[in-house]
Amino acid sequence: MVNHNKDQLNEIFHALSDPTRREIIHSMHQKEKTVSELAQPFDMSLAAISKHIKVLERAKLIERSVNGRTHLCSLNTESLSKATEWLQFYEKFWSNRFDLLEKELLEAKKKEH
Amino acid sequence: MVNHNKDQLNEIFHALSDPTRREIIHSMHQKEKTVSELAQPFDMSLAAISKHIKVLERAKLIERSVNGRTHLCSLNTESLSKATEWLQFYEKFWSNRFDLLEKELLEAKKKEH
DNA sequence: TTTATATTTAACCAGATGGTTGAATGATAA
DNA sequence: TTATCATTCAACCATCTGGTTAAATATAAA
Repeated sequence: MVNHNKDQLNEIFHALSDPTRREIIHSMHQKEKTVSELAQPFDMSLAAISKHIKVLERAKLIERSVNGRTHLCSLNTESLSKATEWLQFYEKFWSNRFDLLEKELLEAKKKEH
Repeated sequence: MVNHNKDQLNEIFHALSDPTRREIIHSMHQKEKTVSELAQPFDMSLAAISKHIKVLERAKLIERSVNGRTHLCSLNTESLSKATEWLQFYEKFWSNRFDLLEKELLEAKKKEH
């Protein structure tokens, strides 16, 4: 139970670490796409793209609706949000650190006078 | 030139895809830590942690300042920001999509009357 | 100088990853 | 029915990954 989140983050970040998969995500950011539409821009076998899509699917970054012999893929931003949430925790922490630093600097200036 | 960004995203997301590395990031989110401090919570050799740290360093997620025989590691949030920026583009696009849908729905309701 | 400490490096290994090709599946079109 | 089309599956392969242990390096302490 506890590790679901951790495992999903592993899968999300791993899925995003491949440029082909990021391009796949990009090419469906406005509209759902079939597997062959997604494969078209790449100089790579359909089987390879099929695997990439499965990796994205396991990370729940995309969803697939089977329609006859064609599969329509669409983005699922929930997983994207999970990743950004993780990241922003540390970004915020850091900017807070700088805010604090700035305050201390101001305090120091006040004391000068 | 063009691919620097792409390659760095590969490295950032790859670095983040490992739970040990995410914990390392977590354990230095308030304060810089030495390599052995970072290694302490893990049931793993120092050599392994040393490798993890190098992966984080290559992704520019952390910086290291060598001080005598100890190395101090600190977070570098610039890389974190690069990752969130990439992610948020797609998140935004999607929420815009829903906003649009909502507007259309409202228009449709108006026309009903 | 000798010894201890902090860290990296090198060599190795099992398993994962990202690609290939060729065959299988399953739905549509002729 | 028979082709054809969209997609996956299986077997294979080279390379990468995440770990190990043992030795090397470099600084600090006795």
